[in-house]
Amino acid sequence: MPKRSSTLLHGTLDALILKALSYGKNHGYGVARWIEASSDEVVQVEEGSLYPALYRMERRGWIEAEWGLSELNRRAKLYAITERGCAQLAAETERWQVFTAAVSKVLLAAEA
Amino acid sequence: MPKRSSTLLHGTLDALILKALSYGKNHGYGVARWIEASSDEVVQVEEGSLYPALYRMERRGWIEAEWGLSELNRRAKLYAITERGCAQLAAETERWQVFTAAVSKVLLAAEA
DNA sequence: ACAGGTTACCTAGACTATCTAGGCAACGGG
DNA sequence: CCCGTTGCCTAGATAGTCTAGGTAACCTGT
Repeated sequence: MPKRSSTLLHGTLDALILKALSYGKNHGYGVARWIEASSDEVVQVEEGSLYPALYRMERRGWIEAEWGLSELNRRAKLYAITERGCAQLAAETERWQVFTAAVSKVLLAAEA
Repeated sequence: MPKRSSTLLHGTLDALILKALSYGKNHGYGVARWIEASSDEVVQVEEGSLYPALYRMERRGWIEAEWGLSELNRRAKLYAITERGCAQLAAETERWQVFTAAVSKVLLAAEA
C-alpha cells in the first residue's frame, strides 16, 4: 500500500526535471533537491526513479550530459537542457495543464 | 510515442471512477462515457484499463457489483460505491489537490 | 434478410515508469 | 576515525495502463 503519491508522479517527473534544468545546468542530485525544495517537499524524487529518467531523457535528446564539478567541488555529471528539451517541456506543461484542469473539473464538482 | 496523456492518468483513474459512482449506480460502459463527457473528452477511458480497474477496486472493497439492466434494458454489471470507497475518494481527491498544486507551482513558475 | 453500428463485457500480453534496496566513492566535521 | 552528506548507479519487483483481440445482443437502414 503506497503512502506516497508515487503513482501520481507518473509522467510528471520528466517535466519537472526539464523545468529544473531550464534554470541552468545542474547535476542529478541537485535537480532532485531542487524539485523537492520548490514543491515544498510535496514531490519526493527517489534516486531509483531519477537516474533512469535522466538516461531516458538524454537518449531522447532532451538533455545533454558532461562530467564536471558541483558547487561543492565534487565530481558530478552536469546536465543541460537542449532545444528539443525546451520544446518538450513546453508541450508537456501544456498537456499537464489541460489534463489537470479537466480532472479537477470532474473531481471537484459538487456532489449531486 | 504516446500521443495520449495516458501516463498522466496513472493513479487518477480510480478516483474518477469513484467520483462517477458517487452520483449513483452505474455500469462500466456508462462510467467510461460519463468520465469522458464530463471531462469534455479530455480524459479517454480505454476499456482495457477500465475493467481491470473495476476489478481491482471491487477486490479492495471500494465498490460493489451486481448484475442488472442498463437504462437501455441491456444486461449490465452495475457498480455501487461503498463506504470505504467514499473514504478512498475523499483521500485521493485530497492527495490529488495537494500534488497538483505543488507541481503547478513548480511547472508554471516564471522562467528565471 | 442482413450489414453495420452501438451497447456492454472480458482478457492476455506488452509496455513503461516508478520504487525498493541495495552498492560504490569521496569529502568534511567532530 | 567515524559518520553523515554529497553524488552516482543498477537489478529486479511492482503496478497500472494500453493494444488488440474476443463475445454477444440489440437496433436501424436498406
